[in-house]
Amino acid sequence: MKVDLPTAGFTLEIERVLGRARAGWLHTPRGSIPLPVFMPVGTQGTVKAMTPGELEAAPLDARIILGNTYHLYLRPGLDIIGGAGGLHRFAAWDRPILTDSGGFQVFSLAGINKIDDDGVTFQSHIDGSRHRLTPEVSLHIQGVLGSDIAMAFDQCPAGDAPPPDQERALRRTTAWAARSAAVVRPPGQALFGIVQGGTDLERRARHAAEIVPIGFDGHAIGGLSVGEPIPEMYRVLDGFAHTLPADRPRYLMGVGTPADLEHGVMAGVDMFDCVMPTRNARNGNLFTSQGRVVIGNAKHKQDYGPLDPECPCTTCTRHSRAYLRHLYNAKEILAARLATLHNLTFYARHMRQLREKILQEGQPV
RNA sequence: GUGGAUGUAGCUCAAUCGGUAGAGCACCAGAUUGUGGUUCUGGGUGUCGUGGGUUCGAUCCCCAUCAUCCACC
Repeated sequence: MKVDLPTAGFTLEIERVLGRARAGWLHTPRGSIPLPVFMPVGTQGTVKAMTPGELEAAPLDARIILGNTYHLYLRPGLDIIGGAGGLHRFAAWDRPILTDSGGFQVFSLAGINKIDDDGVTFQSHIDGSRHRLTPEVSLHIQGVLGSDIAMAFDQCPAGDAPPPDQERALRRTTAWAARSAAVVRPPGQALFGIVQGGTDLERRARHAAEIVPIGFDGHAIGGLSVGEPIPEMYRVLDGFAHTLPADRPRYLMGVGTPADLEHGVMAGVDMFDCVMPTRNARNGNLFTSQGRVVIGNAKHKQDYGPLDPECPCTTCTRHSRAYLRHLYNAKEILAARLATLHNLTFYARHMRQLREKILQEGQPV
């Protein structure tokens, strides 16, 4: 199956399916992205600790990274990035970029914020200055950033919010989605809509029925992994992900652990992003074929073997656990770099393996 | 050599008017899900310098001793 998406230059190609799992490509003007894919998070115009060259190099070979509207708008600001000619040029990254709308950060990071039907007024977590974000402003910012995939401005309610608040967030997110879609975008920028609804499948279905007709290039599942029990998240994925249109990419926002990704893929999700591999790397928590490794643990003090004997990344082929532990305990910058390179490579390989499994065992579409 | 002070956790220091001791950091272990290089959660790891004495009981009181620091000769 190969279908052109509404935005010119974007094509979704699904080669094979295994149950609900899909393997294929998302073709964009800046390059093709194998699906399913994990997208490293580069909130502030950088995947922390990595150079663009390191992200591109095999075996990591990141095909798309994230940037964040909220952070980049507050710092360094649109004049700086716009003056550079957009985020790709500013950050020296030529491959695709997906930008989050800033909605999540406003609710999770910003200070006092007043939400009304038009948008959100919030205070910067950096200097306390007041700003206002609306669907139009968010899309304008994402337009100046020049991302390849922009996200609709949404409201992500707290997982434990009472039903009336959930419903109001759904209504706002629907209205904001339509307003986001109405903003004229730069050529070559796709737009994804976001479905909310918490862990209530009925609410999810109802909201999807409002979001899908707007005509987005892809659909995101928002509002998961925000504190709900993992089984709850899996229940929603199993009952909802596959109901999103098959001819559009499906993106699960902010998830997750390697096991979560596998579950998501099997439920029909194509794209993921999460801070976990990069943040955990900086905190000495590494993912390996033998499970998690807390590199600072005393038991690695004299372990001169590789972090993960099955991993082809430089960290594993060239360095020992003992050395990595030393770097981590000494708070050396290289510790964050080597750990991040490894965790991202682990995630990339994890997704590649899932993709291979679907391609080999699945049915053609 | 004389006088004085201080010796308590790996470090810096508390406390106990006599009932076997805590804090910060460090250390050990776990967490981190649309990123504030964070943060959070749990763990005390101790011959209270050493040896005696008094006492039902001493880290605390007494004696000796060792170490370190300060002042004086």
